[in-house]
Amino acid sequence: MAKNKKQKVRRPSAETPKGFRDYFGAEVAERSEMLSAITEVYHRYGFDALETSAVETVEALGKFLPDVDRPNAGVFAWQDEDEAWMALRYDLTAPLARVYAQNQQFLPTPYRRYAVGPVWRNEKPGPGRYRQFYQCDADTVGSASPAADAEICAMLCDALEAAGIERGDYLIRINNRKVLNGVMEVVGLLNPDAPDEGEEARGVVLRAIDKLDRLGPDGVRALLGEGRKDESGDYTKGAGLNADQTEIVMGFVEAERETGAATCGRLRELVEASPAGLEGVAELETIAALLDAQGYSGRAKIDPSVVRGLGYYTGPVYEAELTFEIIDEKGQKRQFGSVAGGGRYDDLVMRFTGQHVPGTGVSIGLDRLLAALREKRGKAAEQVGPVLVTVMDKDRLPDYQTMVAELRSAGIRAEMFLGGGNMAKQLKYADKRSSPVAIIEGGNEKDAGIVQLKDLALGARLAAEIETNEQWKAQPAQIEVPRERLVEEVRAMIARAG
RNA sequence: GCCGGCGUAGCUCAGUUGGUUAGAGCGCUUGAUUGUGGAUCAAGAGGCCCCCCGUUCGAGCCGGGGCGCUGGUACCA
Repeated sequence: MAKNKKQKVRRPSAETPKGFRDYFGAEVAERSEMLSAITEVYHRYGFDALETSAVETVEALGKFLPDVDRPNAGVFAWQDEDEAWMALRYDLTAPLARVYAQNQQFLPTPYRRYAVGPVWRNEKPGPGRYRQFYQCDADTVGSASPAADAEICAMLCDALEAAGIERGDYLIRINNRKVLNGVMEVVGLLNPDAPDEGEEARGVVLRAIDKLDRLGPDGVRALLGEGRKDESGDYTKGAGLNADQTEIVMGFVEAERETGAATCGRLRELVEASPAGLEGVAELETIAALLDAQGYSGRAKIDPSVVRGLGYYTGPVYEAELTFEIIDEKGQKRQFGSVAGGGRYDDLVMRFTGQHVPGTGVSIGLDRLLAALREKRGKAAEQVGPVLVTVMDKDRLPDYQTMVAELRSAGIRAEMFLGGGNMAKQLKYADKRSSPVAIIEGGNEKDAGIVQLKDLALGARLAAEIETNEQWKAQPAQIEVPRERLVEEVRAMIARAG
């Protein structure tokens, strides 16, 4: 009786793990092209490549210990055999800090390096947000000069243009955390003599400012004061500022003027009471002057609403935003938003060495940038597949493979059919692969010293105009050529199709 | 975390007031065509109807709970 009751095996479901994705041919090529365009710019600016391991010790990554602070928050981590905690890197900056601290004696100071690769974050994925994504970073470690920040901004402009974003389609917005801190002082949220007090409230204020473009001034006001309830019914607690304080912060956020100089002038008024704030304004002026001198003034501007999360930034911060509109899946116009960001962090290496080492750098989110470009220029041109040499006589594989070899050494992408099946099946395969040409050499052709070249691209075009099977069979998209002229004729046919 | 929507074939989805053996399109396999891609036609393979409990003579459908996916929001080094 066990016979007729088929034993059901639970089959594994073939799916990409949640938050991850697979990249197929064209996407892989597209990304690696973009990567090399960007790194070429980084290299030209004098930055050295650095490739570090994907795995770091949790200790080196710092702060985000699993099970301790927040279980399962952020990093993919596991315990090694010796019980040491390991984790996949969540960005490229923390590994840089580790490498710099570790190799300080061998590395030049300032050390300029770029790094590219995937990073992993163990958090809830959203639309367009994955748990593995590619970053492309450049940092200067060991220089406190605003010139280092200005250089990064200029380089970011060049990198975006090399990646295919046209001038005018992006904008670098620059701010300075010192100015923000100056405002905090003025509002009374920061006491320079006790910098640790009120950190939480300042965090709430920073996050509120960061949401200006999405929520608008009124939403930010609500978050600075009592709090805000959004459409989904979720309530976000505010910073609890009073009306006067709120207006001071909003005055800062909206301090942007026609020119950089005017904006700096306005900021100077706002943070007059704070020496740190004034220092920040002076840095912004220096950066603006340096960018101007290099001819970047139209592509970068000072914008007091830039915050860059909270995190470790201590000085200038910058963000690259795309300014063109795209039509999303719902048919609505929207801005694409930020594709890169960075800033100055002065304390990253201190964790390792106890020394104060300033650094500044930028990170480009490659996946977002790729998505933006795809939206902008529409669907990528269809990829052309390899020339297919069909197999007519199973015992003449060497003949077919010789043709393939000839084509390949002439630089033409080609392959012999390796599956099983008749001619119809082989041509279907060629069709699916977008092969431009199929080559047929049966016994008759062999004896006559010729081969058939089938122009698949032309045939596909003709198919659109054809009604009946007879017409289809009669279509002229196939020619006979002498065997010894194979390479030339295939090349010519591909050229006609393109 | 919080709020909402949805779970039926590989994919996109139908499925009547609860009623026999659960359907379609696409995709896949085979054939009409033993040497020619499209279109057409025919046949075939492929289902824990998310899971558990309950109601019922009877549940894909009704009730409760769970899980998963998804949209928004929060967090994001």
